[in-house]
Amino acid sequence: MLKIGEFSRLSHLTVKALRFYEKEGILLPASTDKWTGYRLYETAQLEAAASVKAYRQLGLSIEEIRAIQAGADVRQILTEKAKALTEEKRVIDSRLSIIHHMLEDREMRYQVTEKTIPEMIVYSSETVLAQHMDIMRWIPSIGEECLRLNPGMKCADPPYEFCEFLDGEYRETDVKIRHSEAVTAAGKGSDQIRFRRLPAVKVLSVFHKGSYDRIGEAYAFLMRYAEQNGFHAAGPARECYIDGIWNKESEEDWLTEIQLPIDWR
Amino acid sequence: MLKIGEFSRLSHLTVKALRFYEKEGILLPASTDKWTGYRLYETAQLEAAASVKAYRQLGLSIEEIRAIQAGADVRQILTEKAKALTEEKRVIDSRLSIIHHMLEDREMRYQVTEKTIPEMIVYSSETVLAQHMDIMRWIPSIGEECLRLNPGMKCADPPYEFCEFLDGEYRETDVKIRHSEAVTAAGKGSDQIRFRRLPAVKVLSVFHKGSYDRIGEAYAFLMRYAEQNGFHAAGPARECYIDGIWNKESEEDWLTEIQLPIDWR
DNA sequence: CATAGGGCCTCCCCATGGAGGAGAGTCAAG
DNA sequence: CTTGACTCTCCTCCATGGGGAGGCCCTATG
Repeated sequence: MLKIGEFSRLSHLTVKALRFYEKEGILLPASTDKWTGYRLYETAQLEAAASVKAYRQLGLSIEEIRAIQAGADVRQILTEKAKALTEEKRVIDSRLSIIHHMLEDREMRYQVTEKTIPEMIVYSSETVLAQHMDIMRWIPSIGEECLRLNPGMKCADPPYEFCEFLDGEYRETDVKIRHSEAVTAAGKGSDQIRFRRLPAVKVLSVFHKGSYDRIGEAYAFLMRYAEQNGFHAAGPARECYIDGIWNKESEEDWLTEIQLPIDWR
Repeated sequence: MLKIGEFSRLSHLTVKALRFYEKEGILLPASTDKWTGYRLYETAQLEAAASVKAYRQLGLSIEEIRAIQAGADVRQILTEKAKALTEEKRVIDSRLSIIHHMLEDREMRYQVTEKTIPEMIVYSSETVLAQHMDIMRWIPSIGEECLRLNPGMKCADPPYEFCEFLDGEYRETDVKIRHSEAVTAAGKGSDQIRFRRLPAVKVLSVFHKGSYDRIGEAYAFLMRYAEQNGFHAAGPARECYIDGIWNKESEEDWLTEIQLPIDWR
């Protein structure tokens, strides 16, 4: 009979771990001295200890080891574990890719995050603007028209409103543009305005701070980021207006989010 | 000014997370209502929130994000993180390899664990035995001789004693064998017996239960395991005797550990 | 025989990054 | 005024032990 310290040295498990494994019921001492409370192990238990240790080294949880000892299908548990490990690895690869991308970027002005935009109902309208700068005059006019068509219409909370640029390429003039705004329920459309259900989508997002004249850099960054890290665009980017001329005096305080829909998986 | 729920929906961070980030000092609300205690955020803080979110998605700890905000070198932290992730990936690959190896094995009789055997002093002696079975007569005789040469010599605690089979191949007769036993201090050697310092070594270990006639299977398993999972043997395997004829009546209770030294890294 | 030191016992706190919930105050709409 | 939706703080929980306090047990040594 071995005291816990001796068994610890033979099994290469710490005393703390041995006591913990007893509490969890996956490695019980052969006996316990009723007077002193000392745990007593036998050399034959080294095999069981090695088994527990082997499973722990594979990353199995105490719960899983307990299940195996209770007669669960080892193969199935190992197969599931392999699947989980493969998924973990995929996450790590993705993070490594992103970190390397960030390290290559000199200024690190932009930070990309991944979000899920839930399903929603929007009204949309398209037009061609002579100049990019005309957006901020055009948007309010659509809102007014929509409200005239649908009195009592309510915008979603939180508000969500964005523009997509439908030209394949970037252009300064004659910009084809679509504006959408989320609402609580569908309403009546018109020549100009169409209601539709926008499905949930996963997006990559960056925030652009400052006036719009350098927003092209944010787009360029986001596109390069997606390409280099294995994301695949699932539609045109959305430009969401958060702070702007309507609530901030200084152009420096303007804040715009660019969301690039990516494949749901 | 936005209440926490509104900011939560805009930033895609949970209310719980926002409160937690305030407590940790990495994302403070713009102000707090002194009367009600309500946290109040501004839209401009969405950028900071996105930054925190981006770093969390990369797996940076709160501590690391705090360091970055305090002006630490982002590049250095990201580089370290990349190193840590690469290491994690290496571990996962190793585990996956082992799991696949286990799934291929039909019976799963053996479990391999990895241990580190510390540096120690042993006395060793070599011989050629006519039959494998003679081991258990030979070993005690060396022990006696060594004790005669070095009265007062003490074996290490925990005891550690093993045989290595020095023939390149497996053989039944004329077995070249080396026996070693750990002691507390070097002593006087002889023609037969030599003291030496055994360096620390990492080993793969399996336990074999039962009589010695099927121990070859354990060796075969261990060797195949090492080969298939990318370990490289760093010396002959060690056969450690734990339970045997000297303390267990029944052959079924005999317990032997086989340790295969592997490259330290 | 007395004491010292090492081993062992139980019990409690700690880490990560929030999630979940209790109990109570706040706010806006009907 | 009531109701329901938010918000506040404070507590516990997850997994796997590590670290340490306070106290008992055993053995060796002076």
